[in-house]
Amino acid sequence: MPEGDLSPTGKPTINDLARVAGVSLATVDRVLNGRPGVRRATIDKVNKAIADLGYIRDTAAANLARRRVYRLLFILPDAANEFVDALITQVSIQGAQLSHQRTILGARTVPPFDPQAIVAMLDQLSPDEIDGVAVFGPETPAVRDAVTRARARGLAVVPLGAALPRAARYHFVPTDNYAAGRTAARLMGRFIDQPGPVLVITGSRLARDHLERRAGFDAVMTTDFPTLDVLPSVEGRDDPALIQRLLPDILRTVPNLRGIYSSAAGNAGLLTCLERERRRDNLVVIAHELTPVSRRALETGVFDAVISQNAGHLVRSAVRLLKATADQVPFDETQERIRIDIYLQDNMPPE
Amino acid sequence: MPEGDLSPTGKPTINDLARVAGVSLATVDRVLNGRPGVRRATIDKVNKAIADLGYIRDTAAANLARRRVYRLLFILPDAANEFVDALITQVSIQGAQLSHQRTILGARTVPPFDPQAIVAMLDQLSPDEIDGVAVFGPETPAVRDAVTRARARGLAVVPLGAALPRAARYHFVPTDNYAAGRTAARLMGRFIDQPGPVLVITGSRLARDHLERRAGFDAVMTTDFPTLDVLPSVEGRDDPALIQRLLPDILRTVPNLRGIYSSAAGNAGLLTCLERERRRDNLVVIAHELTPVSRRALETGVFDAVISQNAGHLVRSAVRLLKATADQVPFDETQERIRIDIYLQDNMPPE
DNA sequence: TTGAAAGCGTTACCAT
DNA sequence: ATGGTAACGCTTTCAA
Repeated sequence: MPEGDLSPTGKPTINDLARVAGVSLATVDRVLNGRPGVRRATIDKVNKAIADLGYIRDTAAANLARRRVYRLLFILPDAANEFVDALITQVSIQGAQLSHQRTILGARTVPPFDPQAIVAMLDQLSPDEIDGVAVFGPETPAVRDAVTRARARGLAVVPLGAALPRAARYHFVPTDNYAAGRTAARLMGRFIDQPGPVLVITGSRLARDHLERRAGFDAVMTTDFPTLDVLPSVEGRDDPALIQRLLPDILRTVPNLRGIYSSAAGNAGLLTCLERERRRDNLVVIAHELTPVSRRALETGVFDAVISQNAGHLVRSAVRLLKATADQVPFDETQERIRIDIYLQDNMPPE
Repeated sequence: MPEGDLSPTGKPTINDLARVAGVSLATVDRVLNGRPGVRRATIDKVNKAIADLGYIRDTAAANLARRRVYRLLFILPDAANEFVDALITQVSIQGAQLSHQRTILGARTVPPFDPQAIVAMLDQLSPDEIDGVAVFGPETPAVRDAVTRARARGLAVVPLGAALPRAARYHFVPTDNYAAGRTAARLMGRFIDQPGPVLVITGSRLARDHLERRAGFDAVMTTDFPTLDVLPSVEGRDDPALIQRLLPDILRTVPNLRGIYSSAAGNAGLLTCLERERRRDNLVVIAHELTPVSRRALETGVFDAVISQNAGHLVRSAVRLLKATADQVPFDETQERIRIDIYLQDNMPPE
């Protein structure tokens, strides 16, 4: 039961609030934006009107009046890594489109596997140059602290790819690496049809996301496919050349390898090596991230499945989260959940 | 090389256009919106200014001034079918959220498998009640014509779920049922480990999407898994009760069935039946759509995989397409492509 | 502590 | 055929 009449549009506006509360537009605005200089009693009157009318701010109009521009920054590792490449590409593509929607996207790279560089980068960011930052990188206490400091300074920060803490009240773009590892294991176990050893190639044995994937992989393997024997991880450091160097020896040493789980980047090396060795006698290969390299491998049948997170979705998600956080408005959780995509040669998206 | 100075904001506005072209705001607006009553020469002047300055209209401001409200309608089959239920739920959830963004979502149902009902529905829609329609239903020439008529009347129309024509210049939310069928076959073939018969349950042998799925399924089976024998489709008419009635006989008749591909709806019947029969000796079951029923089946291991299209994504996509079409602006193709999702028990999204 | 009024980029009505 | 101007819903000086 509304107190007074509403504007013809249906939705109440600040004009309705002003009228109902018996104050001016400016005062309503002050209350709405928590600006100082309003008496307690007046604040209450306005808040009552807000509640009574069920007022909801029109963000588009507010942003227009405010001439608001969202300046968002992506901090990415300077790694020659297909996934990071895809992210950078997406940031630039989407940045071009978003520039017409009062949103400026930027990307800065830091040395990979170097938390201190991220800390330094974060610490030099000021809220009057940047509104929000998406950070893709390893989680360390130092990074976590830098994130906290940045937030305290008024920056919106969202960790990307779940390499950062997933404390409940933080906004972040989540990835469940444990589940990704489990998924890889399930496919591996079901695709392989005889007992034998399985190889896992990881990036760094210290990187949290890699550890999580491995843990998930092992859990399923142990429980559901006990006849398969998972070997200790080989560290490929996301480096195609290194992987290409290491692999031949392993293939020679392990006689009847049944499967390879490439849980990190550097798939080009793996692919080259497998193509050269022509070891496609039932060897099941499962890798991560849908990139030009892995697409080709899926097409030719060298890879059997690819577990992937969509870089485009990740970037869009981060942008929405950053904006929502900057505006202090809630967002749709379910939309921001990043799926664990499974690609076979038959369901790859075109292009 | 810009002709004159731009406004302080960076992006040119209609004020800049007016100044550069030497005309009034009103005239610029007329040209921009293709309204009559402007001399050829004047139009050209304005267009030149637009090109020179690289002007791009601020949709938010335009919508504000215009008090634009998008009234979008979803036409869905009145089928007791999990996927349609999910769509209806999504329309209502997203409708609630979008109501604060000048967007009204509605849904109307028509009898299932009844093209004529869709035609009737479409034909009675007027552009002064509705701006856009998303149609989920069978493709027939009559429907196609009704869509054409609706478009001619000025309505934005997007076919949902690719049951409608995918002519290149139409905007539509695409689904590749053929690829979905292939994907199901690939998983089926790799999951099954001994030769034998495979059953396909379809909805209607006439529905185009079901036919496409079956075609894709057969293609992969024939080529890559010749030791598996795909039986003729059983028509379940998306009806759990019917499926539950039909299945026991079949299971009895076909001695060592290796797999079941449930390519349509009505999974509840399949599940009940399988649970009752306890026929879980290596029977591989692959179904469509992630619903409460299929989630449970995945968790308990009765289903081995589910091929799904995300209803939330589908609805969001349709809304974006409808708005873009109504506004006659381009949209991001890649974002609107609906993936063929594969879910195993390990990578189901929470909830 | 409060209000009036101008302005954000665009549209739309009323003149001319 | 063209221009002036109020208005959309909100923010932001500047005065009072």
